[in-house]
Amino acid sequence: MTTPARPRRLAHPAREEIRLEPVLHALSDAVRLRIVREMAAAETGLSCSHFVLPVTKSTSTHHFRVLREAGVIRQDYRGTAKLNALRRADLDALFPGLLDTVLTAAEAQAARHGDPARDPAAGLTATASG
Amino acid sequence: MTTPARPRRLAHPAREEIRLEPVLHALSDAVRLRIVREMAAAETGLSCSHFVLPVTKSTSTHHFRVLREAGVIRQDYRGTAKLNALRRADLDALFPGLLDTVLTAAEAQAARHGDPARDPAAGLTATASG
DNA sequence: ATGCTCGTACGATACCCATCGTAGTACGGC
DNA sequence: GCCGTACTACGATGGGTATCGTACGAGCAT
Repeated sequence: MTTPARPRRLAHPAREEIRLEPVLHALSDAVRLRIVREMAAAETGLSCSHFVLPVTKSTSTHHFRVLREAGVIRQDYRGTAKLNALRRADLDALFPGLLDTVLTAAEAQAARHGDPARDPAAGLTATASG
Repeated sequence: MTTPARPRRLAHPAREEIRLEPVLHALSDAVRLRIVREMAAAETGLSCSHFVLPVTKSTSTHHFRVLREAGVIRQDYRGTAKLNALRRADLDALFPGLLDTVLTAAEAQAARHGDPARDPAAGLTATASG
């Protein structure tokens, strides 16, 4: 009983508590934008380990937490894994069109500059290799 | 001739050099978002001193520089003053709809939470008082 | 229970950034 | 030339943050 049985439930801001500035800040990081882009493409809950990011696991946890605390994603435990999903309904209700324009802008920029993360299906996901 | 006659011209990123992440980062600060909102409402060049911000002049200079270096605004000297204007055409060309959705989201949030900067025409501008 | 995998927590570090005060430069008016 | 206004540059500072390594907790399979 070193830990008093944590609720194993993560804290999320309610819809009304989501603020624009933290959302924009969360999206202003390249790694997090990459995560969000792939999550939008998947449209289903993805485990953290699904993403192959150029950072360690510790840093990944940090980025996911920033996204969650800003209200961009929702994280739920599913057994040993953790499912991540975009909070599309909440974001669209609060800031109509914002998520879509940012995603479109990100893909347009990736196409222009030939980012490695241009195609979310290649090189970014683990593609069930493990 | 302590200084070798500076060009008195400020460095701006070219349209193709504008990146999404710095733009989002520039917009993720409350003070800068406030500046951008008023600039969008004015649609004409505004001097720095036009804005009444809750920070000192030094900090204002910093914020304007962040906006300029991100490619969000254009700054040109006009005599002793400096005119600031949104780079609407460039932003719309690169990231269609992004600026508008962010501005709309900012105003929606201001209306919801009753921000003091809700009405850009009241309390935010100097209204030619000086 | 043992071990494996997934993810977290904590500490450390280095960097960025928002803020300020002070001093200084550029331009325009007297 | 001199002064005032507008803005900048520089230095300092405190807080945030992106990063890592290591150690640990939770769940699943055997």
